[in-house]
Amino acid sequence: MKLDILTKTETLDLQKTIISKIRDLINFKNLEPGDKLPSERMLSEKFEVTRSNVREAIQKLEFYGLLESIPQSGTFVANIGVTAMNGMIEDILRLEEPDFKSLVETRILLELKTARLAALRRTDEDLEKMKEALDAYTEKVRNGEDAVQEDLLFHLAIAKACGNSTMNTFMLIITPEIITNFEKYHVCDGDQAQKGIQEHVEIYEAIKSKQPQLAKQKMKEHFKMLYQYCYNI
Amino acid sequence: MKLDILTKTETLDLQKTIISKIRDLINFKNLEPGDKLPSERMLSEKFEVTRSNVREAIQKLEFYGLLESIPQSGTFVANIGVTAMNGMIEDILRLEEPDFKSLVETRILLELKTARLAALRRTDEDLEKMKEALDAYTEKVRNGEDAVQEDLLFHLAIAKACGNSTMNTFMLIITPEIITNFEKYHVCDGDQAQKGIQEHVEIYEAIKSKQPQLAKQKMKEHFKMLYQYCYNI
DNA sequence: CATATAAAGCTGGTTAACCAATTATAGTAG
DNA sequence: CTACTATAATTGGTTAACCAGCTTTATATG
Repeated sequence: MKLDILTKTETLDLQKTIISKIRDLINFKNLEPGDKLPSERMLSEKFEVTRSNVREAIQKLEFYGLLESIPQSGTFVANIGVTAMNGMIEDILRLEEPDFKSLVETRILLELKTARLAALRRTDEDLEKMKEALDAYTEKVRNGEDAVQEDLLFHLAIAKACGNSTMNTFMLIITPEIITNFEKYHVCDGDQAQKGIQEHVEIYEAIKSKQPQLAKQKMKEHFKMLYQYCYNI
Repeated sequence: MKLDILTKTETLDLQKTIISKIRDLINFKNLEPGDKLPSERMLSEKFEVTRSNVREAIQKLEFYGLLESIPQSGTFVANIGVTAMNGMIEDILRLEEPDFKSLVETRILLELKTARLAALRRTDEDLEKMKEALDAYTEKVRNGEDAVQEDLLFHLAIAKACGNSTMNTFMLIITPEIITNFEKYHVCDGDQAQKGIQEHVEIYEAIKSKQPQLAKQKMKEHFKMLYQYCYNI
């Protein structure tokens, strides 16, 4: 995916315009699954934009499974009907930049699940990685240093141990944005860190002893402050 | 973002090689947050690959918040320490293609939550969109036609109504892959469709009457078959 | 007229040249 | 020696030319 999401608003608006024009073209010409779109060159001329712009828009629609480009041949409508095509494009166009509340809400949802699954499926190797991350975190905090990185790495170690590659990917996606917002809103002040150690240890122990419900419960407690903070913005 | 995920394995392997070389370079040169990386041209020469390849790798690391490119200036290490840098790059390199089981497991997790949240937060406009999707689905099924698209659009309408842009995005990301796998494994045969209507109606009614627990419960029942199917592959 | 064949033109993908803005360097005046 | 300016080199980003392969068309041949 190129969740190629990180372009400037200008570029992004242009891309949305192109995507909607492609949608209109598909509707107007009654293109069905398997039909070929006009070439990138023709589209760029018709829409009066550069071929690069057209390519980016097509690649985004390809990412969401709506189009398929075949080298030296053309770009084709994917095996998905006009109804779903219109519905999904509308959704894609309306996708907002994630707000902090959405990010945290989703993170909590994911982490309660990954903690539970990790307690069920963790390997000894997973456990070792978690222990390393936990020790690194503990040491930093005890030295009074900033430990946001180590905190995050412990949670990512859990995500890796949960044995679900999709959830692992999603955790990786939201992590940098979470960090950015944490720094912006000054979440996690120094006092919290000491309490954080104990909570991390409890989560670790629950996963180590393979107690899924306990792991979930401890993770829930760990997020208690964050949860409240997030809902009071 | 580019969860630019849809490249061939060859290209992807090359990208992973480049990413690991960038990591090695950061470690070897002890680059810290804010430090500048060598220029794209130098890296492409050093790694003996094209500049395009280097750019793609950098863009991926930028997507995960590890690097930051500034036009006419250079590419910089993000405000994230060497520990987190190494940990996250390792995770990124080991990211697997999602298996069907992971996809379904994640979808169920997301949809139980979005149904509950939609019951809490839906607007009248959201409800209207859901009704339209539901009616379209019902009609297709009653005519004995394939209704996979309409099914999917109903679920996406719920995701949109849940008021969480991150979950909405994640649903859009996994949907095309879910469809592909459904077609591959021939999930959802004709008989299921009739039962599906009733289940969809019950979910809709629960969200309409703003009963979050009921909505979640009905969604759970709706996924019962899929859940079992997925765990018996 | 049918069919095989070759050639011309498109296709998405890739590469190399170009651009504007920034940064480093050299020079000069004070 | 310092401070400021002008110039040259370097940067990521963009554009246009190029490429290999597929599709269609024209042509020749039976």
